[in-house]
Amino acid sequence: MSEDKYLQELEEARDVMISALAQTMVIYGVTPSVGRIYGVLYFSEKPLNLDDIKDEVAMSKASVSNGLRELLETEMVIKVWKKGDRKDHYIAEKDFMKNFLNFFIKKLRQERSLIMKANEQARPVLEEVAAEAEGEPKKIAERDLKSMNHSMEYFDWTMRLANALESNEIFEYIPKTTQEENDKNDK
Amino acid sequence: MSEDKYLQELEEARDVMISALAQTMVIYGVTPSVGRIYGVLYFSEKPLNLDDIKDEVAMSKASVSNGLRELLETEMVIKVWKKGDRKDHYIAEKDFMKNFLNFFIKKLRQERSLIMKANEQARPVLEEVAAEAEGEPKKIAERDLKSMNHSMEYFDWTMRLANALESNEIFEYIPKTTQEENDKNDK
DNA sequence: TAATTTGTACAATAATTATTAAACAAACGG
DNA sequence: CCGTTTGTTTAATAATTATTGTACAAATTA
Repeated sequence: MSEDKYLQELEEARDVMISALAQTMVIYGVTPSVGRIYGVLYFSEKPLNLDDIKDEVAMSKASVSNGLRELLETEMVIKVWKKGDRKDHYIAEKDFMKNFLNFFIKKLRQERSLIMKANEQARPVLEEVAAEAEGEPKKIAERDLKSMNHSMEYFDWTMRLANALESNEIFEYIPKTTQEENDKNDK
Repeated sequence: MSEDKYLQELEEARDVMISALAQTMVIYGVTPSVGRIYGVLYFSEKPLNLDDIKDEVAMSKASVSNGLRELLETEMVIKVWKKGDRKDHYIAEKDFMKNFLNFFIKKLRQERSLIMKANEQARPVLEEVAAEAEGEPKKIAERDLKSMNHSMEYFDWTMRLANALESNEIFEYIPKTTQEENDKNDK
């Protein structure tokens, strides 16, 4: 079989993998186009500049620029400097584990912060009514305060989870490799 | 202060909390409207039927029906039967921890399944080229196979994480309550 | 069985979100 | 400096996604 035929097959295989990669990112709320940008960078053996990427994903310069910003913000892509070239170059952060943890920790913190802000607004009102009112209003206020306190326990837990993820403590409990894999590698 | 004034204040406080709840669900890819349906059910002291919810969130019957289906699928809402009433009634699953775990485990499995399917398609091609070709194609195929194997380690880890979450094993490592809280409750 | 109630499917519309072309600003090289 | 290259902003357009009204089917009652 000719070398060209092989290269063509490889490209098709890559496209399959890039599409799947993009789709998994869609699960987590990323646009398919942005996912494809990441996919292209993931499989590229060298850093790519904006124009390279634009050609690969067949999108406008502006879209690629936007997509890259999003990927840089979540640290899934890193900007690298290339000697003797004015253009910015980009590489994918290939460590899925790191990407996953980054992404996820961010969401947990964001969630908590949103609820905390709302609670700070609502709590004084509820406490006032619980203290001053009687009958139905008092009952409702007390009920809602209880709900609120209960949900705080949840956020307390997610924050401890986030910290365990961030500090890599999680890997003490759920190791990166299983014992079998260690044995295999030790051989 | 009058009882009505208190009730009005309470309602305003609730709206703040419902909005925040809806917004946090938006973080995880749920529509604000669907989030509000959940919020309304979360703060309702009794099961609500479709028409009740429709009035509360000011949406069409069809939209509420769709939204409820989504919430039922992710098990954030439960359908309950109410004696002497033909209408379906709904209550919110209030255990955030349970909701979080359900949601998250689903995503992890979905992610893995997507990538696995793509890999099953791509792997035979890569292996064939790695075995039969020479030079550049062979190098690329080997490189991609290596990437693929490396990513399998990640999915192996996320599956072990998912299992630890599903079996509640995770709470051995990251307890639901801290020691301080236990002390406080023991008093 | 006919009449009514209830929830859902579907096709049309509205709203949101992504994408683009074009104008612009910043950085550089001559 | 002035012209050129590079990447971003912006306002308009395109594509996607959510929402709705209507029609319908299933279940219920009289």
